[in-house]
Amino acid sequence: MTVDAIYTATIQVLLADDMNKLTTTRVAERAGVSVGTLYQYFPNKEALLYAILLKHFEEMARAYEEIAAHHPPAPLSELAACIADTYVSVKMVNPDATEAMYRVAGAINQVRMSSNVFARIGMAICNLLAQASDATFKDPKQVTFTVLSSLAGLSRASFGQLAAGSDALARLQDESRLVAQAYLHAAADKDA
Amino acid sequence: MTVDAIYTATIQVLLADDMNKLTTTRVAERAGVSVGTLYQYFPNKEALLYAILLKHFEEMARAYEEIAAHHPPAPLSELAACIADTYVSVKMVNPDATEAMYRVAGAINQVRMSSNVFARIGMAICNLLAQASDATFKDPKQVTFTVLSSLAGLSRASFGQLAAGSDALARLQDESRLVAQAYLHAAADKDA
DNA sequence: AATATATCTGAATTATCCTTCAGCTTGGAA
DNA sequence: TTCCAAGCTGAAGGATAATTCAGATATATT
Repeated sequence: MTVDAIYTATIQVLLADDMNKLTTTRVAERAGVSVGTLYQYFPNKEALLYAILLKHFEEMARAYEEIAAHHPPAPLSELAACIADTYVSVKMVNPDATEAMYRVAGAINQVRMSSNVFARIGMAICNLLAQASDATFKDPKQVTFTVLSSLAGLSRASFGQLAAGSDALARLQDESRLVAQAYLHAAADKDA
Repeated sequence: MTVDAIYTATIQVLLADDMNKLTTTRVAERAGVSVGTLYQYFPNKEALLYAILLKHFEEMARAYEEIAAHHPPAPLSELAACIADTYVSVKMVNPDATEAMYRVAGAINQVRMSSNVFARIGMAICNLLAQASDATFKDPKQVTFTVLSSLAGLSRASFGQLAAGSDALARLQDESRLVAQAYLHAAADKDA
């Protein structure tokens, strides 16, 4: 419960200013607790940031795994739309959190992100692609990497436009589908 | 000349550690000058980071403007490849610089990036798209936004894999072309 | 050589920040 | 009521960083 308060406080502080203004004291007081409390749940500031990033990626992984586990065989177009929609909808659940993620992302060394979330996401999407009833892929991992990266870029840019009075977010879902479908069709070996 | 040394020093420091370790003193000593000198060229640390980002984006803008100015009418496939290649090649000129950019990007408030580089890049690509001999676009600005964002995402992810022994960078150009061509064809109103 | 101009130096100042820990509060168990 | 455990507090310690400025150095001009 306290931990949750700290999570949301971190996001708010991150949105109010940039990374440089994110101090443990500020987060704590925004969460309505004292610094000491924060340090009872996180050994240091870096750990807090890692935890938040991880939480976010894990939601993404859960979403894809859930869908991959249940999705019946379908035409590639449908799968592509599904991949795009899942990505967008996870990001949309909490736009503030999403934008906050983008602010931390570069500040900490993701290489040291020793966790298998990325692998889980990749695997789930690979599994989804295997359900295509009208196509196969020579190198599914590469294809997965490219779709995901493109969707990520599109999403990041769209959220970045939030402050400016742009309607980029409104078009995000349509454009994501278009990108996913177009690329996947181009990358597939079609049968039928 | 001193300024150049500071630029490259900043990139090196950024690569060695993350944003949190980027201090003006460290940059200065890496550049072989004193902190005081650094402050003669940049009013503060933030200005230094802005300047570096701007420089990078300006190279991108120059590249696209140059191409857009000279490119004759051509089939959409060729233009798409051209758009992708330009993006990738600018990033490849100096991979270190590129990776460094990705580390600063989130840390500073890009909204306050009061400059027209982004507009210049968008306009150049719009002009390129207008050269398509076999297609037109209903909303060229939206299309430009999406291609650019997707390419950015793909590029960012590929450079991120640099540390891991992945060959993502080797495939970056091919995948970028594929994404650009597939999406642009899907988004276009074809004539002929 | 003497003067002027431009550039560089780096210790000192000032301002935060991260982190710790001795003690406080609270709610329930004995 | 008394004691205990779990969680909370926030001032203080220790460290580091951004920025300044009085003076050194170097280059060019007269």
